[in-house]
Amino acid sequence: MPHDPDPPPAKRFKPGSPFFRLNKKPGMLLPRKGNAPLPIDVQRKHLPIYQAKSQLISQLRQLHNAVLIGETGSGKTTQIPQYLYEAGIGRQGVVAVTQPRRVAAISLAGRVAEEKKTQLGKLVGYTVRFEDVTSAETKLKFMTDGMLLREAIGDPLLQRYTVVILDEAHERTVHTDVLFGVVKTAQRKRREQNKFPLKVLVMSATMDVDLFSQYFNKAPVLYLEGRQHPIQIYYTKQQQSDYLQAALVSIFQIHQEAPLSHDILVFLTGQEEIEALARTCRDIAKHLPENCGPMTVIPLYASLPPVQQLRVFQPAPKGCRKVILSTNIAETSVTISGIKFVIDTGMVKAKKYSPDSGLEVLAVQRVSKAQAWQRAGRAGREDSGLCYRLYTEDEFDGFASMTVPEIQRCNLASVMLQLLALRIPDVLNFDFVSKPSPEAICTAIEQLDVLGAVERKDDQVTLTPLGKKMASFPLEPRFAKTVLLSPEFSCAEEVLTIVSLLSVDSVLYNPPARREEVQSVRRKFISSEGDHVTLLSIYRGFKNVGGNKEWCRENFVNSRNMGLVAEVRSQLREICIKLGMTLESSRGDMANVRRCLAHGLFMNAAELQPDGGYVALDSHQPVAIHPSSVLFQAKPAYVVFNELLQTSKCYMRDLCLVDADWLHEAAPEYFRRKLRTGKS
DNA sequence: AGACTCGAC
Repeated sequence: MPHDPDPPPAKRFKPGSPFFRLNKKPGMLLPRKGNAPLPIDVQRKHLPIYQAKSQLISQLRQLHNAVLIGETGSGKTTQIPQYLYEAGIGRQGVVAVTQPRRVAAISLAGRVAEEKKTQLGKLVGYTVRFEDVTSAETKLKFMTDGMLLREAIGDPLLQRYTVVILDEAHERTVHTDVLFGVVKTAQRKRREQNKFPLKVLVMSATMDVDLFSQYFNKAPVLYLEGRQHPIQIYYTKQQQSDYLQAALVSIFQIHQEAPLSHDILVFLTGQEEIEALARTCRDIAKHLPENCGPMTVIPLYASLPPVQQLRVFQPAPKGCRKVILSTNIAETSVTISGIKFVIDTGMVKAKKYSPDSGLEVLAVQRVSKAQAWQRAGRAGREDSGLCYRLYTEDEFDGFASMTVPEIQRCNLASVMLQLLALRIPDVLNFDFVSKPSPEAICTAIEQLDVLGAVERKDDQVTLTPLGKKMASFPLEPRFAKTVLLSPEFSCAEEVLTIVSLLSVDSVLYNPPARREEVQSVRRKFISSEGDHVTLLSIYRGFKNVGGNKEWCRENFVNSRNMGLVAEVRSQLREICIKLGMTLESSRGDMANVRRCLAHGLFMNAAELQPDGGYVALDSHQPVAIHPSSVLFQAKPAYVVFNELLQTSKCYMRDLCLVDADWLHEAAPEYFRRKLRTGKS
């Protein structure tokens, strides 16, 4: 370790308030590793929630709405659906339990089926995209919140359900937030129409549930004790100007002082930063004194191939410390056992949205208090833990208490299309838990208007026949429109592939350390017509070898995401067929494909300027070609792009070369208007 | 001249 003139931040930490107090009761602990596992019905009785079972049941029997706070490990999600069923509450229909993530819905259903000693898909089942493991017998149904939202389009009153449990509500995903309004409306309408009442339970892991309670007419709040171990929090005594340096010093401070079996989890902001810090850590670890012990450094972020992601679960060899450098993926999506230390930089990379420019900005920002607690909690899952916060307690006091709900940070075009498809009469005044700004709502409606999805009659907004078709696709409105236009250009098959490729995470794997290798391998797919055509030829290559994994590795293609593309494509294709569309291939005529993209994505067009830069035709702001684009070094006169992302500059991502004429023929009125405002 | 937080239908 290099000589450090200043005392390391870890030495400058002072103790803060403990997180949760340990509240052990005799006989209340789950078996630990090494103990013989208890029978599953005995395990159920050992959960903290079991003590409250009869009280809970009598409460839930009476209430139409309740908010449940359950700390981590309280067992609320697995037990409450079973308690309801066992008490005969809601048996006339189905109890739905929604989750923000697919894996959670699937694994929870598996766990509950096991506890009920039934086969998955009978009494207990799950529904997520591409997978429906339910039957006529299913009474307890775990599902993604997005899935319930889709179902609501066909059945706004949610008539199959007697109870809807909105779990992980504190995460405030767009889907959960929209569902709040959907279940509230369904509840009211069912009451008005004298239908079977709908019970709604909101479950949260954090205490800030006033908002939820208020939203449901001051619904009672029930508390459940959890089984979180105590976590000691330390703050820095002084502000840190360089959180990466502070993290580095803290890692090695802990490494020198703590037993090697204690793993460290560090929260950072992104891939590049993580890879760089990993390199630095490995370099330093090589030159440590012998009494220090070895260290294995494992990066963790979403775009890492699955094999490498799995490395975080492997225990380090005995006598070696495991240090995990992670994005916020480890806050909720990936749970790693055995973490003793959390180092929280207090920073996160997150999207912001400015409604007037319609621009999504990806920026490194401060976390919220709730997020900081969530991070700290990752240290106390099996045993007591420690969390080093690389900021002062005063700084922490200045953090926002909750993360701004996603619905206030994103483009609302999809949400508005969905609400309109749900036949909500007045979308402009929809009863959101947290209202997005009126500007954001108006911008979204205008975008839908320009796409021809809505019509306005004296303050009322309704879907056009085209809009209704668009809503039937699980796609952003502009992609849905592009698919619907594709038969006119005889290239539906190609457009389906392209849209599928764009609607999943990137299929391209770009390990920074092997950049030149990646570039040379990728050369054979690259098209001067842009990224869409390039992606199309990669997909063809993948199909030609039958999805061969070896081929994927050689070509730096993410095979998991590629597999997903194929699934999305066949789902979209089925919807097209149901709508009676003619699906043709353009047989290599890429001009038609690009023309179709121009017609669907005309709102995302940019024009080359005499100075060599670009200007977005919609907002008239200067934009640049993202370095990841195959057109990065080219200077096409006109392009359409997938999205704008502001990082160090305002970048266009995923570009397609187009003719100016195509844009004008796509939306003559729109461009006449844009050119006028552009000149003035 | 230079880059990609996390999810989901």
